[in-house]
Amino acid sequence: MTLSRRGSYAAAAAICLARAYESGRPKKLREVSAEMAIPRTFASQILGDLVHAGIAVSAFGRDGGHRLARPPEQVSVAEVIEAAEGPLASGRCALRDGPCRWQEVCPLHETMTTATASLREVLAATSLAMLAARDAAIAGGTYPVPADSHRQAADVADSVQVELPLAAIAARLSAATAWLTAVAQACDQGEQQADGLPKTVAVHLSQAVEADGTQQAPLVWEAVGPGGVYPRFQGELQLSALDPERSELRVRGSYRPAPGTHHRPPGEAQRRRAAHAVLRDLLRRIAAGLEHEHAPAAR
Amino acid sequence: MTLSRRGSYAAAAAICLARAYESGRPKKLREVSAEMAIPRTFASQILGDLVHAGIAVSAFGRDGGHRLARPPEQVSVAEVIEAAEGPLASGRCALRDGPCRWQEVCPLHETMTTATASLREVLAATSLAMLAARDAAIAGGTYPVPADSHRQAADVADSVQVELPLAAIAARLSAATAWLTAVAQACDQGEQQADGLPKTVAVHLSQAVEADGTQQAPLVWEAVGPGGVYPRFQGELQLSALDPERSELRVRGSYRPAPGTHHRPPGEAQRRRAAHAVLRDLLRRIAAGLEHEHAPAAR
DNA sequence: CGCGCCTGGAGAGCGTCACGTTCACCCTCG
DNA sequence: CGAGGGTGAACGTGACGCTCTCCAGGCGCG
Ligand code: FES
Ligand code: FES
Repeated sequence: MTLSRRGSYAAAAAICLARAYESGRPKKLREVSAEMAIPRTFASQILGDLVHAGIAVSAFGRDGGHRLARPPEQVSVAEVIEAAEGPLASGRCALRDGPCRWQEVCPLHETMTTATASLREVLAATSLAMLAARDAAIAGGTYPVPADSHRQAADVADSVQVELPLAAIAARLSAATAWLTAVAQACDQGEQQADGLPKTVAVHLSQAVEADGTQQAPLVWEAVGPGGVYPRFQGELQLSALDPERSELRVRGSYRPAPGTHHRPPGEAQRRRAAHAVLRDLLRRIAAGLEHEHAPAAR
Repeated sequence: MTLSRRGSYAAAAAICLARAYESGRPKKLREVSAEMAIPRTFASQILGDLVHAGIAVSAFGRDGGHRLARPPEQVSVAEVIEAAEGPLASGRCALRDGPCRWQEVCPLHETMTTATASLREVLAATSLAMLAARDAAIAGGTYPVPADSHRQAADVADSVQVELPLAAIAARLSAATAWLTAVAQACDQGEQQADGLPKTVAVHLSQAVEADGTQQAPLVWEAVGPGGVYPRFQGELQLSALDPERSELRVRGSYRPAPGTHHRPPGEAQRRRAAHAVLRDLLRRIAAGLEHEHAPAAR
């Protein structure tokens, strides 16, 4: 699920309109374009989409411009994105050609419908007002994550050895987002005995680049919960060969423990120890998973 | 979230391999291509993606072919789709250019991360084994939906008048998936006092086509729950002008009540009555929503 | 032991279409 | 009537879907 340029511009423009809604005056096209870094002529198109969808209204003339048709609390992100990118639930079958007909559904239908519905449920639960509030919080430096990330974050590094040739690991990791997510989620649950907040774990492992024998890829591992974004780890994962049959997996970066486990902010040393423990756990799980998975293939 | 051709082929090929996994023998490229209607040379690329991702293994020679690397129970749909289409969680910022950096997150980040994570959670919860089972059930005619749809479905039609010009309604409906979903969900909750099963509601409203003054669009409204797919309504929504200021909204199609509300399958007359009641509810909610929303804009 | 057949693998190449962008036109009010 | 401002159509580009061609690994047969 990656937003096209059109969709991201629409979101930006909508935020811009939401900010100006209180004033009651329409926002001019060029203002939106300038504030949000959208090409002028393209911005007109984007705002046109919003108008067509009934999200915004436009006016000609000297005091013309665009304005939200409803208060920002009543406009969901899903609406905005759909206005620009077309319906999220396309109604087209994912497996065959043509529309979904329930007389002859494909095996993917149930999963796909649930997946898209669950996607748009999240998007529909966020209003433009929340977005604008977050935007203001970020600008003012009071958004939860960046404020805490300096205070509580701890730089850590750790490594683990894997009894597999480098090529096998690299191949596995290059398309292992699904599996990494599961591993990270397991770590997450192991760590937070104290807080039972429901969280959604997401892992981004970018494409690896090779530098003198060492594969290196940026890794972001984060959890999102009701209280906001809790970034957990950002850094890089390095992979190098020890000998033809063994490799070393090294992780280095910044880790921030989950809030809620300690009532008082722990001391520096304690944080480092906690961060190290979780990171070690993550690495060991990855190594175990790799070796376990390749065992049957190597028989 | 619409699957590209590459992704749908990958899913089809994976199902095909899953079917053949029990036999223990590799499936030849041409067999996969023929059974799943994938162009031969392109199928090679698709299967290559699966091999690279560690989902399948390939063998040369007389008894060569492709085979799943793991039992189908351990392969998730998310893996398959990501193998073909690249990571679902791109790690790129939805609002600006470049990757997501937590030092300076955009206001959309939290929502987007949750949305993509929630999407892939659903996709990761479905295994190839389930897909293959569903495929077999569909082929054998024992898949829940098609089997029941003939027995319990009731053809119904209803209409409602809206105090708005046709153009206004058409414009609103053309990009109203988000809002329609909410309306349908409200109907759903109103109906099922008896069963508290968690369901995900999805509404597909396709593009309207005009035929002598009447806009007409296929409409599918369905709910997905733990027991499988429960299609609820499939038919079409018609929109015609009564006079310049009033329009008629007409729905006609086939409706199937939610299972669980009645312990015994109700009689034909009773089903028709129930279907009619729900449909009327849906139409009235739509009309109310339309008039309410356009009231402030028309002041 | 080596040749030939049967299998998949890799890359270049090409047509198509949607997306991003730009331009010229039209509307409203002072 | 002209300056400000929004609207729609036209255009170029790049990514995707697909095909073609040549290459490489395994197995059996002579
Ligand atoms: S029938 Fe295939 S996705 Fe709906
Ligand atoms: S920072 Fe914008 S989506 Fe992550």
